[in-house]
Amino acid sequence: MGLGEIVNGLLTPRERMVWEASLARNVRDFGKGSDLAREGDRPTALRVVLSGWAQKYKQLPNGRRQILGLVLPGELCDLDLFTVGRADHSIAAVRRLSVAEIGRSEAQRLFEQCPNLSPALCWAEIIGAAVQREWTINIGQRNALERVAQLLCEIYVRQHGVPFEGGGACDFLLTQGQMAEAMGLTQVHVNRIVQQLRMRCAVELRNMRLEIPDFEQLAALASFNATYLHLGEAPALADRARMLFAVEADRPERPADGGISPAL
Amino acid sequence: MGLGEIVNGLLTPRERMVWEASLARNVRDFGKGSDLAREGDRPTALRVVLSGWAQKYKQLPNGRRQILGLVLPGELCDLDLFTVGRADHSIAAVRRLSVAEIGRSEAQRLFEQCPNLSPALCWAEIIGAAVQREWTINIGQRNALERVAQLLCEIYVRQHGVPFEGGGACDFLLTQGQMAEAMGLTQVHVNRIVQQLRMRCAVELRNMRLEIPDFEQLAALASFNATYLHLGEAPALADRARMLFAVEADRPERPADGGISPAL
DNA sequence: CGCGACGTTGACCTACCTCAATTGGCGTGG
DNA sequence: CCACGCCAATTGAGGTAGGTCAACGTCGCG
Repeated sequence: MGLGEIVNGLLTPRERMVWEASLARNVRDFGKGSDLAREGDRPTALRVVLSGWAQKYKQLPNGRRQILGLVLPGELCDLDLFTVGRADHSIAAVRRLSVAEIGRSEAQRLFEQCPNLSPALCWAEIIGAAVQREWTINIGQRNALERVAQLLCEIYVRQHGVPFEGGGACDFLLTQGQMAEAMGLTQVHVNRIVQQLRMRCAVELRNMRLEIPDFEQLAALASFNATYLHLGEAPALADRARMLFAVEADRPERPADGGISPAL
Repeated sequence: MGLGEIVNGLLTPRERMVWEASLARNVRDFGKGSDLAREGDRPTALRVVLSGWAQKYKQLPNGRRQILGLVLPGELCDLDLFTVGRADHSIAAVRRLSVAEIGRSEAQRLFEQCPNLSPALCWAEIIGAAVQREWTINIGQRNALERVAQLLCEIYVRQHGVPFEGGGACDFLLTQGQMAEAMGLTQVHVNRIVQQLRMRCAVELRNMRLEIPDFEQLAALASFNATYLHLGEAPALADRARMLFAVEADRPERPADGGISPAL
């Protein structure tokens, strides 16, 4: 299973209903490239991506832009965009995007109704920080081929988890230009790298789809190690997060995994 | 005032006493370069740097290493190193270092005794994430001169805040080699950049001290913008963080700033 | 059919890397 | 007080990964 569905897994069935009902009540759509929030804004809403991808980014005075991270369906667009006084980065739709925007007062109510919600969101933040670290090392220390391969691995795993064997396919909504902005490269150079990966039969990438015939091979090219995504640690992690919160009673009855949409 | 002292400012005087007593009871020293925690470890303690600097880092299979961030005196060494099942990065002493290590059970007790502690630590995490983002953009989009200048600005501001006018001096414990590992550059190249900065009279850097004659000038070279550090937002931010926690009553009586060590 | 967005290509360039040697400061032991 | 060794800073020469610029191709869409 991907990263997105896991937050749900940390809620009791009842909490999950409340949460999902709230999401459904607050849907909002954005066109490609339009901003959900801009650097310097006073943040007002908790946002969850429902479909499409969002990109966190930051602009330098010289016009260059760095994509800081991606928000895939089911994932939270930064808790801090909600917590902080002024947003320190922007967030925009990669392509057509639909999100749930939960205002401050409704969020407050949700937190009270769903004691497991705070820890779950906190978990999401912690994973977000881990991913951010991995991007830093990726850009800082890997060459272009490794960077791109790493990005593809991460995107795949965040959607479907690590494939047991062989490979698989998943959505991939970035243009090569956006990949370049994410990895600190040029569009031109990304293009050449992608071709190289194609020639090596490591990936097929077109029509917003990513196919990975042999995940192990690609992971090896990237020195990809999925542990930073902390897959499967969600329950333990949320338990610990709960320690930070008052929440001690009323733990979820470890909801059966049956309800969660299966991988691939 | 720097980033470090602020956590204290979020606690009531009583909480602060309890917290600082606990820190004082759990001091531990490390020699230059020795690891406080290694990637893959099962984390067991909450760590706060008391004196010296710590570096978060990650090693690639090919031997290259990226410094992901620095922990300055008074700052927390990653809440997630405490929360997560397995650490996804290592942390080591930059030079001689002394930290407080608070075990899980004592931490639990502290959280109960000090309701403002969780939000304060949560605040620290959020700032940490913002800093991580800034490093990503720094490495991804800036050239070597800007990167180094940005690092110097950040280090200064995290210790003393933005100087009102002119400049100032602060500790700077990194070697040029470590600066290189932090910024995704080479030791040799960092050296050349530092010389360039010296020639431009933008900084003086030696003997573990950093002198900035004209902060504005250096900031301009780096396109440095301190807002990502969210200085001065701590109280507001912690208020919001409190919303995530049960804590509603028992807010600190906005402790007077008098108790906090003054800047510079 | 024409336009816009994306991908692709080629020629050339440069910021930064690599390797390797040298210098200087400092602590330690004699 | 000096000699040695270590570590960090410095310098030089030469190499390359990736950037820049400028076309051109291609596909989908109004």
